[in-house]
Amino acid sequence: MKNKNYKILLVDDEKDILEILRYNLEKEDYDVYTAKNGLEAIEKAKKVTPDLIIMDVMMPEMDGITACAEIRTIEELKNSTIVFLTARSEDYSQIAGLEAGGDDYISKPIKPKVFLSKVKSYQRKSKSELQDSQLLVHGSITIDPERYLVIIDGTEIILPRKEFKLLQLLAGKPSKVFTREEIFSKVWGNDVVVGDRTIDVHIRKIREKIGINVIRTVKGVGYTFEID
Amino acid sequence: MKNKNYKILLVDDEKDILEILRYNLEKEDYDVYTAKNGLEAIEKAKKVTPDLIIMDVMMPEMDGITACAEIRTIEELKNSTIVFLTARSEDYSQIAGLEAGGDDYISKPIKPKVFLSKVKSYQRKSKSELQDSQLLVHGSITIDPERYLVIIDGTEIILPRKEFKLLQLLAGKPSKVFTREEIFSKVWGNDVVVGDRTIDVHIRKIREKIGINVIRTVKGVGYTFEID
DNA sequence: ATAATATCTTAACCTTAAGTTAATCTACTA
DNA sequence: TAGTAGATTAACTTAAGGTTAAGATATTAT
Repeated sequence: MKNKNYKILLVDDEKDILEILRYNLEKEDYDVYTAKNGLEAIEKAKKVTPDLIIMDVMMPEMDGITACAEIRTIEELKNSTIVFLTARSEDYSQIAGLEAGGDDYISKPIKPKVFLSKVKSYQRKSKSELQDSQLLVHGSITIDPERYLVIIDGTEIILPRKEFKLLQLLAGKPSKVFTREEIFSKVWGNDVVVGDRTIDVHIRKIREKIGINVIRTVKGVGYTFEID
Repeated sequence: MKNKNYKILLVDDEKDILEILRYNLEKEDYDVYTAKNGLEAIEKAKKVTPDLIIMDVMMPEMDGITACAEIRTIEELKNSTIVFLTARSEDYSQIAGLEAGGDDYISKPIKPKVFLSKVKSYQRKSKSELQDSQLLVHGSITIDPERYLVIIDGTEIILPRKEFKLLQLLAGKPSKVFTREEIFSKVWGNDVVVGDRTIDVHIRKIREKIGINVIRTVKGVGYTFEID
């Protein structure tokens, strides 16, 4: 159950490899899909929007690198992790793979334990998006991402994740007006669909908690961080 | 198996050297990545966050020293060890390299045995940095790594290994919020696959044993050590 | 070795904070 | 002054951790 809903697309022309990887992944309850060349991979990727694509470099029809570059142009797949399978020291492929937008590569021969631990680490990595850990100080308000705290005149305020990220986003560029669009994509991510009112509610909670008036509403446009 | 997941990035424009080093390292089960100039090295380093970067000084496109300086500005790579390969008594390079943020240099020609023992020592060093034997005192709680003891108001408490390391990690930087990612990699190491609940259980055991409330949960983010 | 013990991990279930939505209200804007 | 966008509130849903106990693994002692 634990890894259900983490979708993995395996792409390789060798049926044996596909099967052994599938076996190992399904044992860990991952959602596994397969394709046997680059073209099929693109097709399937569009359908299932996998979180992780593990793809051989050398394949008939369309090689992994071309497929990877293609996949990277698809909006819904921007956040997918793409990993290449390469024969040991297939040096050039590795480089080309990373250049085409791959995130890592795994060298054959594949050892199940190592393979699974890598998959696990990709899974965790994608969750913990790169967050800016820059300390922001504006007048009497300090935002400390490392400690996940907002400090106002020495008083430490704890904000929940979304509220914190939202405030951090706005405070990252004071006076810039962030549209709802921008806020959604930066705080919620492109793949999540939530109603418009959700942002308002979060803004309200932030205002309530930090007391001072630092978020200004720009009607019809969005919100902006301003220290009076 | 032993050295799996200690990631080493080799950077050299000579394919032969790359191959011989790779061969030796892979024999010892290290995770080896390669690049053939500074630009490529930066690219790859960003993707795979190697623990150790071994880089030639003289390379086309971008030399090792420039690349090193560049890498040192990247947050995720602050903890990577960077080592230069230099032609014997290429005196100036050595100095420049260390100034640019390199940690050591290895002179060519390379002898496999010497090379491997150096790598091994870098590996130990980076580990021991995290396994600080520094006595930590915060309010009424004292953490004594030397004796593997936690002392609270004079009462000595013995914690098992994982619990101790976890507490030590958090207490090493009070108030900093450690993500699950960080905790896994620092306490369990990247080569182990354990479920998310494992951390919770260890946190619970610690809280239970030390009684006082020093670990705060930051939902959706991680845990932090705080003395009220 | 083998048994005894301690530690670690997992699975299942529980709890609660965080996030979302919907309904209603208010204030701007045209 | 009607229409629209946002504010507010409370109810609802969900995801993230907490808890417990049982089952694996390691470790230590015999």
